[in-house]
Amino acid sequence: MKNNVKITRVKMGITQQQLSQRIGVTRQTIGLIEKGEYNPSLQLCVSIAKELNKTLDELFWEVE
Amino acid sequence: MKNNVKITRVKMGITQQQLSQRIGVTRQTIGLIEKGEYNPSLQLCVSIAKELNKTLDELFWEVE
DNA sequence: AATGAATGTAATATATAAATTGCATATGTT
DNA sequence: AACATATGCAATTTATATATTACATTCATT
Repeated sequence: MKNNVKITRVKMGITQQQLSQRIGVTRQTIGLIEKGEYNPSLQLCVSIAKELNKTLDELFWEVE
Repeated sequence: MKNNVKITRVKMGITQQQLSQRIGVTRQTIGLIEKGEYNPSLQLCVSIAKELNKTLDELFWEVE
């Protein structure tokens, strides 16, 4: 599940730690999602998108 | 997790059974997702969207 | 060189998505 | 009325997302 989470988060200037805390998951979960070897739940995807000011499509739709 | 799956599927004229078979999940899983009391995985959301010729945002982003 | 912050990663435990089976109901068709 | 199709729903099982804990590595800073 490749996605644009990492590039978006870095551009925003926040750490995995900060993003995970704002969303309410662990840093490891964010790390695994960014790595792309993960199949997160829809709710989590929505939480990430809102925190990064993006939509689902921008982060997760037909990436690469 | 309210969404537009049911209305889109019905408009398309296919049954839960047909959609589930094309995607490779059970009819019950589709039923629960349509009901909105479910938190499906990203992969499954993508599969549904492609089968219904929609994007993630159209089916799952800020519905209602 | 030493320290701390950010990240990668791995093992195990827990929560929950999804499968499986089964039955009920509603609706249409013969 | 009998039958078939589509859907709702509930109980149990299985697979996997996520938490927890822990340690290693990289890089910037002092």
